[in-house]
Parts: sequence; structure tokens; C-alpha cells
Amino acid sequence: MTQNGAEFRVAVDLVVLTVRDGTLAVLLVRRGIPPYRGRWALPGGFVLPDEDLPAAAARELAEETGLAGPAGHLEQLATYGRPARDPRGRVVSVAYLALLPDLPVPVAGSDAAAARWVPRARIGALAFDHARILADGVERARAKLEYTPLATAFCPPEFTVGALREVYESVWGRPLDARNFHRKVTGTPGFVVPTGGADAGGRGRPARRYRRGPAALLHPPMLRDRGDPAADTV
Amino acid sequence: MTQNGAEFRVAVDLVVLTVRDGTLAVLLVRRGIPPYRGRWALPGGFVLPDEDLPAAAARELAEETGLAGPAGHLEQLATYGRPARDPRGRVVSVAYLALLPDLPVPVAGSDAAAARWVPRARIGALAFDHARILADGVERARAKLEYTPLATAFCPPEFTVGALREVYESVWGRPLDARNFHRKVTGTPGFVVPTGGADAGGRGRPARRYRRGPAALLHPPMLRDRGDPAADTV
DNA sequence: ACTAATTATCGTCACTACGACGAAAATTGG
DNA sequence: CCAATTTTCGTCGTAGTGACGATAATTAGT
Repeated sequence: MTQNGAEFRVAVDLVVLTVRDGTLAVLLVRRGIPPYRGRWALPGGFVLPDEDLPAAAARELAEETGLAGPAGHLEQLATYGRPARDPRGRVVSVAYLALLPDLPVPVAGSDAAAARWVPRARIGALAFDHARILADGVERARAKLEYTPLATAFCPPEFTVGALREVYESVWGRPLDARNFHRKVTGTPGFVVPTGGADAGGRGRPARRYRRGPAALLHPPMLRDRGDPAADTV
Repeated sequence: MTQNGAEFRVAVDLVVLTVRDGTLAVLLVRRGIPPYRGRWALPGGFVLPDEDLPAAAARELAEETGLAGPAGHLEQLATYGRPARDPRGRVVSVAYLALLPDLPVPVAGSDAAAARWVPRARIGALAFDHARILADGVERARAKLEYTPLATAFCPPEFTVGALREVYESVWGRPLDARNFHRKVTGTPGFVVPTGGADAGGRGRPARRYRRGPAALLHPPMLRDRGDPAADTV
């Protein structure tokens, strides 16, 4: 045990995901200052002296998206602290994963430079070790769709089974059978509850609307086939 | 985004688990200095100025157990940073989860005060927020037994199906059917591979010996019933 | 208005996996 | 030699799933 610790700065970085136009998109900001000036990076910033970690993550999320309400989902992802990960010095970054519905288009930088939704397939080099953090975040999201009703965090409060299926397909990167998916979602207790309304205006038969159900875990889980590791277009 | 971060100290704390005598046990140390002097705590310490986080965790684990080799399992758990969690000041702790076979009895403090395996059911109040960290670690271990071959990390290199079942029963806190467990373990591709040897000396029929197989994930997972939330004797 | 295309929803069927349990094999302890 | 114990192999009924057929309810096109 070391008696006295060295001094570090602590940051939070956010992996903010949404589903737009049938693909997984990530919220990125373009850095306006060195290091990595001009490079795309995950939104984030330093933790304030008396600020709790989840509060810091929520604050950064609100600053970057203009969203404050309890919509979506926010959870701690992992912590990254390689000594050389930040050229400014020893910075330990606690990464958070946020899942949001598409609607709240990021208010282009209330603070930082331009913030944009970037489809995951078109992301190039990122600043710092953010590529790794992003990869970990996407994998976490993919895994959690299996055994939690978290996919609903990508949807507005009311949604259709088809919209929920689009979330799964976008995040997992593979098509699902609409009929089996419908059976699974409506048959798993507590996953979704019907609101009574219907969703007119679409092309085909109007779909019933649902809200997120009370279940915290899906039983049994909805397993993705890992036999054929999804063609992951990075 | 905040321009300059405040200064923090960064620690690693370890949730070290093993299975002894059919129960889950946790490695604890008795604090020799304030704060919480005399209280039991998770082993841990400050990260060195140029040390990577996994390296710090591995170092503390080696210091506390005398174990250096690649036996067992070590993974990052979560990070705890409540402003008031340490009376000495702002300390952010990155917790790691370690799973070890029973054999390496902790060398009673090469550095800290007494280190001991404590059965989980007999743990009282812990220092800092270590009770919460421990609870998170146990839940992580429980969950990972479902979909990974991680239970083998609690076993020596060669083990029997019965020993592996004891691990599951100890960690989950509920009995499993020996016949169905045997079918599942030997039938899941890559979970375990037979070594050819047998385990004489026990009471009943000698059991075949196995090694950990190449699989990283179990397909399909071995789900614990969550219907009846394990009588968790805390 | 009628038809084609489209999407949602309901059903069927075969197969896998699992829980509950029987039974045989192979040992130790008395 | 017998009882107890533990391992290992089977059996049976049921739940869950993938593949896919069929029907319902709408929009787009002619």
C-alpha cells in the first residue's frame, strides 16, 4: 500500500448512442483546442472539485445535447487511465454510456465546438484513446440489449414493435425475423405494455403502440447468434 | 467542458473472491491507520505516478496474496468517486474484481496489517464505501458465471465437475442438480476438456478431471433462476 | 375503384435446451 | 459384504426458438 497518492486529474467521457435512419450513430465533438485540435472526440470534460461522477456525466450530457430530463439511459462504462493517454499529463477518464432516442438533435455546441451525430460506420480516427472507449461502449450496448429492456431507451416514450426491432437490428448490425421478434417482445412479461393507440401514417398495416414495461431484466434473454460474428462495419 | 481539472488522488481497491469449504469468501485487511483504523476493508492502495491501472491492481493483488502468476482472473469492476467517500480528501477509487482458487492462502500482510479470507455471510461493517463495492463485485461474479466459463478461475488448473458445481452453488447460494449440471458442463462446447485423469480418494465414484476449455462465452448461457432471488445471507 | 406493395400480427412445425427424476457405475467406510 | 456416496448416463415432458406460411390492414399506383 502506498502511503500518499500522486495527483491526477479526473475526467468523464461520454459514449452517447442513438439510432438514426436505421443505423447506430455516435455523438462526437470536434476539438477546438490542443491536443488533438480539429480531431473528433467523445464529448466529456473534467470532474469538478466537489462533483459526484454520475453528476459530472449528467452535466456533460446536458451541456452537449441540451437534454436534461430523465429520458434515455446513462450508466458507467469503464475507467481508462493509461499513463500516456493524455499528453497534458496524468488524466484518468471515467467513461459513461448514454442511450438516447433520436429526436433531441444535439444543440450544436452550447459550449464546445461542433457536436454531431456520426454514423458509427463512418467514424475515422478519434482523439486520445476514444476509439477504444467507443468500441467498449458499443459492445456494452450490444450485450445489454440481450438481457435488459434497454433498447427502449433508444425509443420515444411510445413506440411500435417495428421501431424496437429497428433498434435491435441497427445496434446488432443484423436483420431479425419480424415475426419471431414480435412474438418475443410481446410474450416476455414486463418488456412492453400496450397503450391502446395505433400508429397510423406508415406504409403498411398500422402498428400498435407500446410503452416500456416494468421488467428490469428479460427472462429468458433475447440472444443474438454469436455463431456468425456480425459483419461489423467499423 | 471545464478547462482545468481539480486534483484528485486515484486508488485501486480489490474485491478478491474465492470459494472455501463450500462458501464464498472475500479477502479483507484490517486497517492499521486512520481513517477507519481497526476496521476491515478491501485491500487496495494508491496508483503510482506512472503506473497503469491494471498494473496497480495486479501489484496490490500480488502484495496482498503473494500470488504473481497468471492464475485466477482479474478485471475492472467499476469506479467510485463520491466526493465524501474518503475523509482524507478527494479520492477516486477504481475497483477491480479478482477470482482465485482457494489454495493461495493470503500471506498475512507482507505489507498491510492482517489479511484474511472472510466468509461473505460473516462480514460486518467495512471501511469507506467498501460494502457497496463488495456487493457490486459479488453481483458481477454471479452474473458472469452465467455466460462465461469464469467459474474455472475459482478452481485449480485441473478440477472435477463436482468441484465446478460447488463453485456455482457457493457463488449463487443455491443448490444445483448434479446430473443436469454435469450434462450442461460437458455438453457446452469449449467449456471444459477432459484430461484423461481421474480423481481418486473421494467418497464416491472417482470423478474425471478436466481443464478449462477454449470457449470465452457459454452458448447457450447457464441461467440461474431469478424467479426466487437467492436467499442472500449478507 | 381496383390492384400491388408493404407492414403488422397470428399460427404452425420441428428442433433444441432444460428441469425433474430414474438408474447404473464405481468407489469408501463400517 | 453391505450401505452410503458420488459420478455418470438416460428418459420424459415442457418451454423457447428459428424458419416460414397465412391473414389483416393500410398506402401507393394506375
